[in-house]
Amino acid sequence: MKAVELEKTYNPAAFEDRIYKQWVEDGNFRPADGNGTPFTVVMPPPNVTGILHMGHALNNSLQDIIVRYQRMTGRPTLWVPGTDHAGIATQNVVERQLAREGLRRQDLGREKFLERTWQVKEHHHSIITEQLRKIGASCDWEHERFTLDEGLSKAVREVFVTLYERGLVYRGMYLVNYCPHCGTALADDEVEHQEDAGHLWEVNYPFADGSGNITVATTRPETMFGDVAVAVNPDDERYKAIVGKMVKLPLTDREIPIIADSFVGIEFGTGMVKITPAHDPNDWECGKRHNLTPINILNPDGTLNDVCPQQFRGLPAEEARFKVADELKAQGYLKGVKDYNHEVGHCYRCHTTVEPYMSEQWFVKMKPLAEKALKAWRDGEIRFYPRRWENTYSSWLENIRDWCISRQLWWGHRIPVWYCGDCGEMIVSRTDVTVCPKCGKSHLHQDPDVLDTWFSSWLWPFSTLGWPQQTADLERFFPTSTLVTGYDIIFFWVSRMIMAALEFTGKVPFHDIYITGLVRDKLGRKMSKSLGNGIDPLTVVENYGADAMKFTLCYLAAQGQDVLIDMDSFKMGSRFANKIWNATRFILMNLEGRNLVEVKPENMTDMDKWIFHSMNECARKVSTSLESYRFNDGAQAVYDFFWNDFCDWYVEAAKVSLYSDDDAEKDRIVSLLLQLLETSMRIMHPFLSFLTEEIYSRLPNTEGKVICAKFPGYREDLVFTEQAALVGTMQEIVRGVRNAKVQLGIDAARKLRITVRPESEQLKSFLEDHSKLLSTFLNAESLIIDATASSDVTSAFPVAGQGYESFVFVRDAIDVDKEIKRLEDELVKTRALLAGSEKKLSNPQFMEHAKPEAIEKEQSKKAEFEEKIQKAMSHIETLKSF
RNA sequence: GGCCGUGUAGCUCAGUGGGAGAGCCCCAGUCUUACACACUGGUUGUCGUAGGUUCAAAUCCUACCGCGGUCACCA
Repeated sequence: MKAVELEKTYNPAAFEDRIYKQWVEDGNFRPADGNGTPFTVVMPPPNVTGILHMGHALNNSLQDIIVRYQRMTGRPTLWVPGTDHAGIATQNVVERQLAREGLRRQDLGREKFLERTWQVKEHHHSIITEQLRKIGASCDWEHERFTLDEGLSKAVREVFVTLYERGLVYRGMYLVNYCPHCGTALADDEVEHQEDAGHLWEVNYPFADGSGNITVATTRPETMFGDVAVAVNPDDERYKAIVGKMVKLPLTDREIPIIADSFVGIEFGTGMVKITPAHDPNDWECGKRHNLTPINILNPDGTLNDVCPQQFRGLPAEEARFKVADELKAQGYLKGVKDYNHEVGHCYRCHTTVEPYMSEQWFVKMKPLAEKALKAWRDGEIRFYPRRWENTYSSWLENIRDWCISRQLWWGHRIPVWYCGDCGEMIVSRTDVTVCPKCGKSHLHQDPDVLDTWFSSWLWPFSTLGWPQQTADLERFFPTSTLVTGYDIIFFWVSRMIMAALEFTGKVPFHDIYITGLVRDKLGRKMSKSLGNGIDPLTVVENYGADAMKFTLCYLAAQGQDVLIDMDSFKMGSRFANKIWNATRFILMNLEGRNLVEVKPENMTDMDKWIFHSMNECARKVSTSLESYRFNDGAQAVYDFFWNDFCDWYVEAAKVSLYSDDDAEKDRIVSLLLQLLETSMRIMHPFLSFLTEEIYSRLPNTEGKVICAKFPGYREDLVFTEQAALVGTMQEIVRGVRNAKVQLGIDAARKLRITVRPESEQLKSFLEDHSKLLSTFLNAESLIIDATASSDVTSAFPVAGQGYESFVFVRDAIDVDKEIKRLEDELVKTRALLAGSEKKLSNPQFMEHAKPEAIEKEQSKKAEFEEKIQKAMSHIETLKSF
């Protein structure tokens, strides 16, 4: 056979791009034909606001691993990629760009602004897709979608109109969360509460009849111009008498009533609350209960409007706060002020303080949708990994609130509602409307607002497959199989997808939900731009290769755990990839002049059987790990098998054959090595995709690509438990001798005479069969296997183990005193263990309750300790006689 | 404040009822004709604290402490 050499060093950059291109050209990411149960994953669409970070790399690496694994089991597999238009976020990016040019979006106008936003989208989209290619994502690009593309826009309109028809979408004037910076309403979930340092001002409101005053406490004095009442608790004895009286609102001419409402805490502050329905959610509810008309005091940009006194108009709320306080003080209304920390809502996109703001918005009535989603979960149709996220899911759904879906933005799905300028008719329509169906006139204007981004992404699992049309894809690939995503969007996205799918397709959108951890730095901090602790996935790929990145992330992705990494973490995967490369290189180097032969089980040594057994177990572990989303277990299984078993023992053992003069044996071992290598590549392909593909193409015993190859199933005929145990014992013997030599301070290179005394016939014949191998591993000058060898051989150092004893002839090269000391230390330890064991066995409770196996084990342990003590004592004697 | 998670070797973490593990780090030795991104051997632990259940607890239960997350309208 011709030798096919591998380049001397593992250099992923030399082949990763080429291989990816080839996969795409050959259509390897397309779902296979055939009628196996399809496996489908939809990629959580990254926002087109930026480029992929480490979190995306983790997420997509894990998806890639299960997708490749499932593809190799023969299921038609589809991984749908795509991107999200990310309304607020993308619009913010473009507005920031404009600001640098001294422009506002209004200067461009809606159309020009959108053109520009599309350019930004295209730019980021091309970077993102390039990144996904670089990391090796085996998604089907022919199925790529964008949340704002034509098909998905149709789906959005269909859903909006249908929900409207079902009475689940409504419009109304409500107090919503409003971000003055983004200029739009936000959903409740889009508000992040964080504690801010503020003040609690105590303000005197005089009675209208001049009979003194009351004191209210507030964190926001500037909203007083919107006050419509002052509330006290009806059970508050202090204030019972004044309920119904009028007070004069300072700095204004208005008078407002004192009302009683049980939401007021008697203990807090002064027990009196100013009621400002237009600017506080509690007050809004309170105002409704008491039929009070809200007074809005803010402009949409967060500045005080014309309702307020002249001097405060146009000031931002926060600035006005202190000005109002100053004025109150100047006029003698301010009783006191305290520092006070309290929770304040912030925009999740720009972190500006959110204002409760009264405006007309569109909402989705969520309760009916949530009930279906809860039922599907209770019926076991969906399952979270790890399970605990199900609590998060269910408690959110149980306490769900209506969803504000209109956004005062330009970038997004325009709300499909038109208003007639002549007759005032409102038309909700799946298609564009140009003529009013009521009055026949054409003075129509479409609602200027767009829909919340999540209103398109909640349809992702079915809209990407063609819904609302009943396409072949939808028929075949929906419901999808698994969703892989982060816990930060369980509410935003996961729950809503389940609700939408149930409402519109009657099915759950996916069955398994794997929730990944967050990627953090080694100090446990989130990676962020502001901290500058982020790691760019592309830099990792450049430094270590995509396989090293994927393998490392997988190895660290324990279910339910965050992944803490720094750049050096990826050395782990890199070293492993390098090891695989070099092992392959070694095997390929030994092909020159060899013939491949078929090695039947009867021609296999116990060593051969052991490695096949181990590989078989490895394949099984990978299968069970990946099917239960225990990614780290899978990665560890291939790492341990390939490095510890295959390289460290089997390939080392094979050298005995390779360096012999026996051509038949050489052919045999090379054939086995290639066979093992071929199967290993298939087992490892999901984790190290580029490397295994490259190696697969170089092996003389392969056809086609590993990406399309069959994942090795578990084979009963490769179970060799006895052989595995024998090899295990041999490894122990070897380690024992090596260890003894080091402890005795003997140079590893020094060859010594060694005798091994096996205690069973089976072990004896195994060792005899592998005596040359054992001798090599032991680096022995000579090796004798003798079942009758005795422990009192003068000048031999004994090493005992389960079922055997080794004697190392060390007299010439040891420090006797040091060794005696070591043995005596060991004696102390062993005696302690024996004492523990004896205590257990003499405990009647233990003897009565413990499982028979446990007792048996304890007894054999005790015997072992006793034997060990005997031996140690006799060794000490032996050494003392030297 | 509620709920959830977490606390195991110097670091990052596996392990979840029967003799404490991996990788990195560290120490000693080895450039042994695939790999120094390697090989060989070694050190390191009141398994957060205190109780409890059990013949047996890192593992199950309770409380507490630390850290993290998440939800919550207290002006």
